[in-house]
Amino acid sequence: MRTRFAPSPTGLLHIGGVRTALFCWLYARRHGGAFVLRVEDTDRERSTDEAVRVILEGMAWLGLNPDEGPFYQTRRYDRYREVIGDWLASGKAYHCYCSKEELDTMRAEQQARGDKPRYDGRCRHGKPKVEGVSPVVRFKNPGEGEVVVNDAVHGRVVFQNKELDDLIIQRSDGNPTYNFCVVVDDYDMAITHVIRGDDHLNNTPRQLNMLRAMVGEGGAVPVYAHLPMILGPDGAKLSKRHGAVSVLEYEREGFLPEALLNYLARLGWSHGDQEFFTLEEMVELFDIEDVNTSASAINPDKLAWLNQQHMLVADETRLADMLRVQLTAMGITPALEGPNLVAIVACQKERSKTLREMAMASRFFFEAPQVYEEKAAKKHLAPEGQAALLAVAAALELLADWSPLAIHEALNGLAAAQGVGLGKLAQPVRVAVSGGGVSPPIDATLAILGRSETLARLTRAATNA
RNA sequence: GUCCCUGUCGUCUAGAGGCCCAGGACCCCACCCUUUCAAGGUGGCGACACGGGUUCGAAUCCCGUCAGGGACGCCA
Repeated sequence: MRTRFAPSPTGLLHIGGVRTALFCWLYARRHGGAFVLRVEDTDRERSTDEAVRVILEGMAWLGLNPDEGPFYQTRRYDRYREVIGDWLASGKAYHCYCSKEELDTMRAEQQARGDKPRYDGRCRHGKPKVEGVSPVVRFKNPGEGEVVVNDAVHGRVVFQNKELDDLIIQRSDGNPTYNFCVVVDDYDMAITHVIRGDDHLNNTPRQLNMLRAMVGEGGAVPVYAHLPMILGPDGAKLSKRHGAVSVLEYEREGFLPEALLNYLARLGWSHGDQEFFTLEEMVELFDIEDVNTSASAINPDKLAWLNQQHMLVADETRLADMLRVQLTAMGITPALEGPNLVAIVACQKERSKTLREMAMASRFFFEAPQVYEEKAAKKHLAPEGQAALLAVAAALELLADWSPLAIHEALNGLAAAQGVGLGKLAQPVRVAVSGGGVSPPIDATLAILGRSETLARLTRAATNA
């Protein structure tokens, strides 16, 4: 059992590609097979090193590690030439001397007639060779009969050979083309399951015809599984304008790889009513038979929700490391003797959707507020609030044990003594310490901040009118 | 234009003829909990594209219509 993920490095690896890679990977893991990574870079014009980097880095970040590869098609040209030579010699392929202009007019005429534009095979049927023109090579597609694709997700799909034409397998500059390379590679790499995007369903009959030319009658061909497309949040095809960003952008924004994977798995696949899956569960439960057939739009809110769900159960030390990265990106360098990152994670994870959000909400632990949020200050740092701050500072100064519990009891005691609710004390403190009206529970917040920093911020806010 | 694919709440989906006057999740709203914000809990809003069949019975099967997407390239 062998699957492959075969991206072309002509654009950034985005969610759609990642979902395909995930399903290939899951299927291989589930069945104890191999997952092969192959970079389809035969389009020299548009392939970039940057795109290759994103593919490799992105997959590594997600843990979608290939068992074999990456293989690069541009390094397999000798093999492609060999096959083309064989086919030319055995009459499975032929040279075509038609110029681009000639082909353009042919297509235009066909379209004007309402026909499907397709090469009419004139060079196959005795059109004389043109001197001084370097020819392309075309594959002789069967003219009759039908090609049946038994697709694992779409079921039986039938194409008529007369809808197809003799496709170019080698350009006039000698470079082989995509549909041909795919066939040679899938054959050479002994791929048993071709899992890829829906947009390739139409290519499959051509590839099947060429594959049969390779394996001969009765030879084994892979199982095909065409996944439904992923659309942007607005339902439009994924593109730069419609939600297509590099997968690495999700890392920068502070998403957990397992959350992204969980989200992507649920696009086009489901297991009853279950929404939350660990990686292990996905491997155990995933099956290509359960993949559905219709395209789906990405929903950023649901991704964010799932990310939080995964943060809630993730190892806090690991999250602390990720939080550190986010803080650093914001220009904050957490000191060893400063606020404890694990403690911050513990109280912030249930109030953050991403680690980036967590970092932004935690900035005040590292930097005293420069200004107080206007509305919050007006409400809580009025003379009455400032008096409360002084009282709290006095109580905390004497505290023997600087722990959340001790702080909690001290504040409760003070509130009881003053005959007010805890909120009357907590809110002014929150504003004094964080600069705004929102923070984790005040006891945990102060415990993390430390006594001297807490007292400094309290007195500053109390005296700063 | 031709061929192919697809069509259940706004979105992701469950549903393989009766369990469905359609279930879950995100979003939104309300309430509970509560020191803020959250998290959590409870409840609410909300869909079988349309029209014909088949059947005692259809979201599920068949046909048509409409709508969306894809392919038709010396791109992948």
